[in-house]
Amino acid sequence: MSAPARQSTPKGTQTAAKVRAAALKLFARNGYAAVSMREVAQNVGVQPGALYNHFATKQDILKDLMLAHMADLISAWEREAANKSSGADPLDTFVRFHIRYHLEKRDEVFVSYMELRNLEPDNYQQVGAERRRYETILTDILSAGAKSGRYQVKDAKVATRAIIAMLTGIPSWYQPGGALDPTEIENLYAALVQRSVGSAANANTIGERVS
Amino acid sequence: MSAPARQSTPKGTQTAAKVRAAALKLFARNGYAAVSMREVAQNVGVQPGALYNHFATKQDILKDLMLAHMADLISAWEREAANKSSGADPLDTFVRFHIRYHLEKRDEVFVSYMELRNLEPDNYQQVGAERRRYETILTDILSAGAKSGRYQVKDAKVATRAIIAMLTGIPSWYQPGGALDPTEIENLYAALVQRSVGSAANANTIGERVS
DNA sequence: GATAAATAAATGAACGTTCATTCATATTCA
DNA sequence: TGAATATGAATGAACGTTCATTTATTTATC
Repeated sequence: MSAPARQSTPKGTQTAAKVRAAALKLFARNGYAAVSMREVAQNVGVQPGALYNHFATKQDILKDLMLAHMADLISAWEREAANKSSGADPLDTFVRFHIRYHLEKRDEVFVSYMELRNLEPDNYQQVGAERRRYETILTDILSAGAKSGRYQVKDAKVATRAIIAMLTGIPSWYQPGGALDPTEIENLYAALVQRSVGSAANANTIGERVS
Repeated sequence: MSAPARQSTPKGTQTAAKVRAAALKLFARNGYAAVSMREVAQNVGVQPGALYNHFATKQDILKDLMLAHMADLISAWEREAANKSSGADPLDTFVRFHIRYHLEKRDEVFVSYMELRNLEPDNYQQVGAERRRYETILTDILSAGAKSGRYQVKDAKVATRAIIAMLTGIPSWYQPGGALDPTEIENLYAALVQRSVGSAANANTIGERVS
């Protein structure tokens, strides 16, 4: 009898995915340098040597995680931007997207900006390029808004860095079940950002719309 | 003839200071976990064993650096606040102080917030307490401003974290000799912060005062 | 002020452990 | 049968730390 279509084993990727998941969790919790391949293997439920059937080196796991994160972040934004009605304020859309994404993928985000220094030069370049690609999204929004007179931004690049730093700091203190839920955080930060770029009317609207 | 006052050897602290300086530089550049005691010793110009005459463990060096940084940061603020005329806007004073200090002591700052995870629990507690003490300074400024109606801040604690994250991100992209000098950065960020808390009039004044 | 005793700091080799990675062999699966 | 994957032991290097010993410096004594 033909095998009962047991889900057709999606590729040899099954164990590699477990390795990624275990490494991500451990790197996020203890830092890349402090995590041993033995620990990763134990979390996967396998002997250390088996890891090398899926990744050539420990560094390759880190590179894989970081590049995958950047690709996912950028494509998630592209979906978000495509689905938004053209009437929505793009800065508001971006801020809320960034916060939501960063609170959903805490480990990926944390590893991706804490472990930059542990990337070998070549991998560092690659990740840095993706990072700049993402930041350019916000810079373009701010530049367009400044040109149209909607925002008062003297230097769109500086404002980009300021806003991204502000938003990216959120996961470092956010606790699920804490005093603020993600939507409240979105509202507070959206108001702060709108005002910071001189869009006061918008800030009030947005700041209140949840009350 | 009496020895020519050869500077009276200021204490046994001389080498310990060199250890601190070397460890700070190396931890900032490569990360605590990636730096070996042998590297530190080599940078001091001494054999590895000699380090243990000054610090009991590698962890003790990190703890020492981080606590010293927090103490220095807080006492620098206290001097700053004491010397300011009472007419100055306290938020503006704080923002400019924070930026200036963080650009001057880049290594200390970088180590102090990147290596938190490498502190053993007891040391982590101590450093965390100092950190909260510093953040409270800004929270108090914002709360007072909100009460007086000068600022529109819905949640002073959230605004504190947002502003500090925004400012603390500066050293990660600032380059001495780059397009912006520290004073220009101060001005741009002071404007962003003032506006973010709804103090628009102030933002304009400050944003322009350098042009 | 010289000399001896006491203290502090540095040496250089070694300790036991852990690290990332390799590899011959076995197992699993298509 | 052949290819992919896992095992488990081994490799050599690097790690933080220790320690008996030597070298410098400070303190006490005359």
